[in-house]
Amino acid sequence: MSHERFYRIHDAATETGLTPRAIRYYESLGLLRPCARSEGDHRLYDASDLERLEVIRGLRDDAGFSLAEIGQLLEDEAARDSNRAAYAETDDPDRQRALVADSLVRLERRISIIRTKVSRLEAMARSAEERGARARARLAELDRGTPGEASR
Amino acid sequence: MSHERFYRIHDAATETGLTPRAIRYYESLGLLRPCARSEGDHRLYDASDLERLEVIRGLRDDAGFSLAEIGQLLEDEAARDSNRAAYAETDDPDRQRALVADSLVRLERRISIIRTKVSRLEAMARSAEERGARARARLAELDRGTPGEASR
DNA sequence: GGGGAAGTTGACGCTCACGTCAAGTTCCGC
DNA sequence: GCGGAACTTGACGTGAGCGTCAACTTCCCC
Repeated sequence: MSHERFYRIHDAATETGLTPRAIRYYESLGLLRPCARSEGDHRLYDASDLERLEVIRGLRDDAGFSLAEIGQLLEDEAARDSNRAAYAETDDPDRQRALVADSLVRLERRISIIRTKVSRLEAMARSAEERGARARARLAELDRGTPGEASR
Repeated sequence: MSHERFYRIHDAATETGLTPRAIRYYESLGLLRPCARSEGDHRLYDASDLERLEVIRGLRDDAGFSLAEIGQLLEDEAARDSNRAAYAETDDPDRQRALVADSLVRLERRISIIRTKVSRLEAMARSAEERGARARARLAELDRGTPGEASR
């Protein structure tokens, strides 16, 4: 654990499929902590920073969220973490209930957004796959020499 | 069938959740046909135009495709349609095979892109749902008065 | 310890996806 | 047939998400 591998910005960028410029930009938007800095103020990233960068990239590329929305999502995560911490430090059941309920609301908002996207994408994928299956069947027919002129 | 309902651009916009400006912009990019025009050159849209606009909106919002990518997807659809037409008008099996194979390639490219997004979004959704389930369980415990301090 | 590669903070530039104004034309209800 | 709302094209403006250049500093290998 003592040998915490550090990455400079260029390495962190190639490692995550981003660019140094993008990483600095994300930092300027508050998506990343100022992480660590070298003696001469060079940015240094560790494994968990890289994970965070990959999460950001996934949310951007796969889910298509804007950086502002990603900021919200990451804030929600942080809020839930702090809720967990606060939960552990109180014995008041009402306070605990409120904390858990807050986390739950944040999660469910997130889930419904993602589920909407998933179901619509699923529909697109399935319709494309159906047509693909038909095309493959047609090809097989042609390979067997079956005319198949019957349909339409 | 004779009473083809027509929409002016503002109605088409509100109907599809877009704006008149966006629709004109999409037209300028070639995502829509010049549809129909009134006597005095006002744009007129029918039901199928609205469908197409909704498809564009879905690809933009749900799949997060750029308008250029959407143009590619729609072009692919058009190409597959024209392949089907050409397929019906030739008897040369080699030509038919080539046409179907081209359609299949376009479809599979599309499918793999969508499937990638779906699987990553699925992972995000599932992880959020797991945490949501834990939060709900915690709430239930609190409601029953069970301390639950055992974990961690 | 010297030099070239890589990093730093600005600042400006650029593309995408529209928003917004301007000046003129058309539609349509009374 | 007239007046106001809606439409037309054209031009410029805008915010997001970076790319890129400039001027300077730091890292690191030989």
